[in-house]
Amino acid sequence: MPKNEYICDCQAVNEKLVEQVRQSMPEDSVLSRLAMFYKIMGDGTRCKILWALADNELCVCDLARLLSMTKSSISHQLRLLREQGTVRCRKDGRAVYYCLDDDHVQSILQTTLIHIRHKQGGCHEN
Amino acid sequence: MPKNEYICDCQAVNEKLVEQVRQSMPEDSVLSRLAMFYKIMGDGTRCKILWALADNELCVCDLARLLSMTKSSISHQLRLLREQGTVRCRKDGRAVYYCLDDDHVQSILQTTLIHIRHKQGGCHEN
DNA sequence: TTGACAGTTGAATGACCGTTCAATTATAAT
DNA sequence: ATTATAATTGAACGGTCATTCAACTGTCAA
Repeated sequence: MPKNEYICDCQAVNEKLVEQVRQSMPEDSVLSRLAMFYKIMGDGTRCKILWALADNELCVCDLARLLSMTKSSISHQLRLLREQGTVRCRKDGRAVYYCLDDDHVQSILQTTLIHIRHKQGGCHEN
Repeated sequence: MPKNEYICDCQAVNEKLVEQVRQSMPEDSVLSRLAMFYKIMGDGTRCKILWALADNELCVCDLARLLSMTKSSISHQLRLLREQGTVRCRKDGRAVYYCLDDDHVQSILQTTLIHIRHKQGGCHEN
């Protein structure tokens, strides 16, 4: 009566190692926030918005023009980015200007860009 | 007859600035790869897999046990990670051991973790 | 105060995606 | 050879999510 059956469909498990790895991982709440952060970044439109704001503060109209999209669509995406604290906004008359909330975001974007460019030239055996 | 109408539903556009920002952005192909990379990272299961592999090489059974999921589900996710070059695998008998493909990934995970932890303590006015 | 427009919002639609399930391949042991 | 099982795969199901559309708010100008 393998107790493994109660948890997953596997027998070939290195129990000790699994336990060690479990200890080394960030707690669940942190992991969900991490996944959520990446999920928000993981959309073409939002990525473009972030890279645009990395260069300059822009209003919704500017972004709509830049990406050839409607204000509504841009606004919906900005709301997600805002709720997660990735971008910040400032009102000026009728316009609302957006910018990146802090330097971490820019740093993450840069690091990932380097990774992407590195992979591009690399070899993919699998 | 505003030519703006042909592109988006905006009039209040800083044309010069938009053009400048457009020049500063990475090319479209790079941006899609970036978004795709984040999208792959942006799932709870895959995030956990990556953090586990950041500590140790593990086989599919180990991962299934660690996350209390089926081998099938884990395998599907590993395929995505493999196709993107985020993880690498090595066969040993019946088992297949997975590890992170390079140090960039670990560095990106760490940087993002710091960002998350920083945000947690910070203030969220919006 | 009326019209124009920047921006937001909620509902609806259609596409995408994670998990499950069943079937299959490959390897090891008897 | 036969059995057991690690791992992969494809189809299907159900939920999630980006965009669209229409309605609305707030601000500026005449």
